[in-house]
Amino acid sequence: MSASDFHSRLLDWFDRHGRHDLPWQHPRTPYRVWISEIMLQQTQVATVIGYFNRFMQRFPSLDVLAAAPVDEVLALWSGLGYYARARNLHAAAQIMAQQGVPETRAGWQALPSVGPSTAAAIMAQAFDVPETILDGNVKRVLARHAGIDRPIEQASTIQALYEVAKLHTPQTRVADYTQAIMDLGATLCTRHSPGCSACPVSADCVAFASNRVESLPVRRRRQPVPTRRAVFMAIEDEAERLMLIRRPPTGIWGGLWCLPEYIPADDCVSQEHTLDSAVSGKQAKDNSGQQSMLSIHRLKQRGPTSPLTTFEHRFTHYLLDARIDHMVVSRTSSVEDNPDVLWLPLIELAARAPLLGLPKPMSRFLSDYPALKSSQSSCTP
DNA sequence: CATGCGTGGCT
DNA sequence: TAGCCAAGCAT
Repeated sequence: MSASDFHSRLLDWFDRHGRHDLPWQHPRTPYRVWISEIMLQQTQVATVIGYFNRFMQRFPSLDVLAAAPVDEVLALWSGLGYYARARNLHAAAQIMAQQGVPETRAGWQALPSVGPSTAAAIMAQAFDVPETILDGNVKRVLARHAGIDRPIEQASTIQALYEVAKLHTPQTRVADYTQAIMDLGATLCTRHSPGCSACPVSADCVAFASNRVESLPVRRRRQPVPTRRAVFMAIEDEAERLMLIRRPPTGIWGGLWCLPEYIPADDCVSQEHTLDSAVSGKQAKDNSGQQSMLSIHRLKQRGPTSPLTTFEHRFTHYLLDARIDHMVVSRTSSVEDNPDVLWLPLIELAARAPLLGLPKPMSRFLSDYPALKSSQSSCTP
């Protein structure tokens, strides 16, 4: 059994057992492959499918996407995470609408949020040219098959895996081969309980022969995640409108609508007590969101607030332990007519929330808010 | 080279 | 359940 028929066995398996009904495969155009690859970064297929179909319904072509407001893109991305992808996707659409769609790997990689892996995947999938991908699936498959047991995060390990991946990449049927090796990783060569008995390349798999399938690939241990605490304010005016602010374009939940975060104005604010490390320990920047927070501080000093609810939210890199306080105010000029401030009438909440770019905890809160408010008022003497 | 960046599903 | 993981990229 030679290394050269790795791709033949894989393609035979793909024809019979691979996934041939993913929405971005029909039709497999550069635009659709590009959108799918961006959505699939660090995100599983099952999660992406619904987002992809809704996205295509609203933005069926590059020109439609390029002409749309970025807020609509963020609204359709809500809940998918890594929101810089959505803003970069929109920016890249506008670049391509002007300059045309790239037809080389380097051309794709010049676009924002398109890195080496995504550029190679687009070239292979959409253009069927020999480019070698090395995503999480391929790393796992090849680390096992080649018996590579150094930590998979190391640059030297990734280089070794890339060399192996390049040797296996065929000159024909590259699109199918690329889908095949990802399908093998996603459906058979899984992290837990892999289906080696059905695997087309188990015969020369080093990990299988040495009984190390479950222990490969090797990863470095992660540091335990820290906890951060934050206080958000549910601020309502006398006309029953709820205040939302647009977060700054960088940092956590960048560009999304969010309840204003209460940040104590004194200078002993630790990072542990803010949502976004980019804000902590610094003076409020000259940005509307921060300006509103300063106003909120004054409002909070004046007006009575009451705790409304708490929530926990687990990110990859920290645990957010948050409280939401409630406050009713008279509208002040300092928060009027600001494009990054939105006063959302509660009567329109259900209709308009789906049209806003909202992070998951805020989306959940807006759904719960009417019930939370009524239960709070019924408990207040 | 390390860190920041979301969320859901798995064991 | 508390971590671990999933079609990475930007800085």
